[in-house]
Amino acid sequence: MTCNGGLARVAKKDEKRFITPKSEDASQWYTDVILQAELADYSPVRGCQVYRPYGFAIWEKIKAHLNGRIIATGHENCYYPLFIPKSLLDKEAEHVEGFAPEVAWVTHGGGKQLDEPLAIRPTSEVVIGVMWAKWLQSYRDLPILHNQWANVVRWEKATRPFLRTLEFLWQEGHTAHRTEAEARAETAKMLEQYRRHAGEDLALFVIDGIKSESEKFAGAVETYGIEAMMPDGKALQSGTSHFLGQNFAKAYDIKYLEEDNTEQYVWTTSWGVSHRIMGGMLMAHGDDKGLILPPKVAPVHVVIVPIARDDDRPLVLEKCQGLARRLREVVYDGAALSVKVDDREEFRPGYKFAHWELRGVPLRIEVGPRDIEGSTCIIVDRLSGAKHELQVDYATYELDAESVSAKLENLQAALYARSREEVMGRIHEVESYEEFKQVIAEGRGFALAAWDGTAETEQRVKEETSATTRVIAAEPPGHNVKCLFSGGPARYRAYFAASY
RNA sequence: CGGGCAGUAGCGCAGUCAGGUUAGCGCACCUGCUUUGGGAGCAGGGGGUCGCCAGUUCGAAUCUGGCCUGCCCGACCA
Repeated sequence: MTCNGGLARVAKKDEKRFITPKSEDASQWYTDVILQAELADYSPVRGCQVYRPYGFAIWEKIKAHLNGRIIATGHENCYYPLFIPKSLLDKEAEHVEGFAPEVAWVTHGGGKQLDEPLAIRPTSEVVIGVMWAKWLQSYRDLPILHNQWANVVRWEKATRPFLRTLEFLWQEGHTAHRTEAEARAETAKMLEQYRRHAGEDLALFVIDGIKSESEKFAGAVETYGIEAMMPDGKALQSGTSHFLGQNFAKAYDIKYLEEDNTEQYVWTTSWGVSHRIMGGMLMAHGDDKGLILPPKVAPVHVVIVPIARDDDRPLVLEKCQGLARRLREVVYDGAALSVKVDDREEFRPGYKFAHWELRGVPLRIEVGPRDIEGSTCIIVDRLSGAKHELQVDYATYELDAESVSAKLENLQAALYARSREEVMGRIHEVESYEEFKQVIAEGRGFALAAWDGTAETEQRVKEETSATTRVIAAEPPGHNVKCLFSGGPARYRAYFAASY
């Protein structure tokens, strides 16, 4: 083997160890990063995924933030069962029709065929409604404000980790109210919580609004949603909030006695965010090196990489551990900073840098003999990659802790600002169908278009361009504005996009 | 669910067209030594019922059929 041949081979082998650059192929990048950062893996069953510890840790951080918002808005957590008897599922016609193709059934148990098949919940309106009908008596029992964290199953045809899986983890809120106005207010309130969760916790700028008739939840009167925008120009429905009217109340007999001694049906809502939003967050923020996690949902905030030869090793490790202990006293986002010292002996520093960059850890600190000598360390943020010096007194571990938490806050803010800019830049107000087609075909993102609001137009646009309405803009079109597609009077301005 | 591509060690691949000794290579892994501020080097070593099931054949990773799984595109989809 010649020297040159050897070098060429090294370069080639190294390529294999890196993930596909996001700039080159965002779709392949997504798959690579999820597997290689050990977030998740495929299971023996098609379309199902295993959450590995690091991936699950991210999900648990997301859950903690969203759960906090749900509890703070007055809801109580509980848990309803996985199975729904077929006869109960069948009661709300539109609901069952909407879900029929994707329901998984249990037909056998205890070694025998069951008298009645059990659906594995695709969502829990039914089983929850049945229980409420049993419990609810008086207007004094209202409102009911329940939430559960659960797994659900929908037999999807095409699956991708996090974005669409047969079994997925989510949160589903279900509420019952005395009045229509109160239920509508609840629907709006939770949509707003979702928007803020996406923006403030996940640093994802989303657009929100009401869904078209054809895009709404089966069984709902109205569905509202938040939509994120992915780097390939496809929209990702990241959370939905449904005003269910009295549809489920009537189908499942959810009634109570009013003040005036009359029996009344309740008004219900439901709203959900699934692990899909985690997939969206990963895809939106990452770069060619791997993930970039918003600090608020990063399982590790700071990784400390010791740089040492054999002689220096004990001293350097001791100083790293001391620094880690000090940093763990720093409060960030209401809790102790999560700090990891990568003291593995078998890897060199460069390998560790790449390892933690792939995993999206927001801050890295490097400590070597030179730093200890000079009472300093190197601190690097994952977004800019810029190296800065931070003063440390290695006798007392005195340091400017504020500047560390400030770096995390800045990173969180910078990610959101970047997301906002990215999404805003991908909203194209189009004036003609030609322009509309271009925006969609070129994967440029949302086309905001005047639309007559009919299902026929929507269907035709979908067939011709593959774009669907994502949400309807709050601001209506001006007077005499024509529908881009039919030429008739425009009723709405809608965000259209290809979607996941 | 349709069209295309793929499945050989943990990962990436060669070998398959033209069936024939112990199925190779790189990375990763284990041991030792030397290294350590951007993915270390050398030496030694372990690991594979060639996706699964049938069939053809004296003989199948290789040929035939079926199935499963993944990826891309479409359809479907809260």
